[in-house]
Amino acid sequence: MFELSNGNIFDVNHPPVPMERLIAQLKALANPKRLQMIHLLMEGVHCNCELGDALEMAPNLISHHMSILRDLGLVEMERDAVDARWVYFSINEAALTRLNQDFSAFFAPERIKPRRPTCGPQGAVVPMSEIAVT
Amino acid sequence: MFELSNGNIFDVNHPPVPMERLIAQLKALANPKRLQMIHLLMEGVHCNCELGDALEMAPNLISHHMSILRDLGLVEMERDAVDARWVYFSINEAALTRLNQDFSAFFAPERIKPRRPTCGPQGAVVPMSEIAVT
DNA sequence: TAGATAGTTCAAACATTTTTGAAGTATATC
DNA sequence: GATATACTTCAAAAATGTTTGAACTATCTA
Repeated sequence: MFELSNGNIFDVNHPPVPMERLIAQLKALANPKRLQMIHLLMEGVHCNCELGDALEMAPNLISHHMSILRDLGLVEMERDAVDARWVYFSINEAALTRLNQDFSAFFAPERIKPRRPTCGPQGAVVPMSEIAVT
Repeated sequence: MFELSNGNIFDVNHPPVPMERLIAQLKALANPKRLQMIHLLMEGVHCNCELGDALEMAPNLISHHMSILRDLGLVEMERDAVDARWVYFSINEAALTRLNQDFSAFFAPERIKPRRPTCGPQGAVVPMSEIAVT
């Protein structure tokens, strides 16, 4: 166990964040359309049709991508109180904050440990750039 | 144009980070095996065979995933100076830092703007939880 | 109550990624 | 010089993800 400069506890063999949750989050984000949707929702609440207009996508596709982001908890859905056919999508700030925490806990540069090749001839290592190009 | 509480400049319609770069990074990270590889490299330098042993993967698969992370700039490769058949992989700290910057610039909770449904009957909005379940 | 509206669900088509297995490269050892 | 080692490259198979198009639900309006 180690204590990092940022105060996090770090255990060798165990990542600082549950892998499953991080993977689920990254997979949901690793899509251009969903990233654009998130960008739009950061700007303010949008209904299905607004997102579809902005991104030139059919309403069923919007629904599909929103359900992926909703499963993640990152997006929330509300119905219009006057006309319940309309739904409004928005970002869940708490989920977004946790996403940022998970990401930076795993990818924190402070976690990088000094070189330690435990395999091979253990010889001195020379950067690729110093090797002649054939 | 806006200035956010964190000092970043933010322009409506334009994300705070190039979308292509962010997508490329997220796609490369959204894979359980590559995430585990990154985790191992955070712990220290590893050669191809060490990664293969740890993750129970064939060497050609390690090569393949490493090339994806190398294309991203996130992983660097060196050859052993004594026996050049061995290669060592490590994390590029500068790239990791930029990754963190890109991520938090895009997903910063401060970017969330107040609700503004520009579509639909503009009626009062009621949370899903208050709607009777059928 | 009939028709329109806003959105969701489903299954199949399509596209992209990942894995597999074989062949190839470069270096080192016998 | 022949063989072994450490790794890479390639092409095809398998697995996943995305889009399409049609059918469906719920709500509102005339």
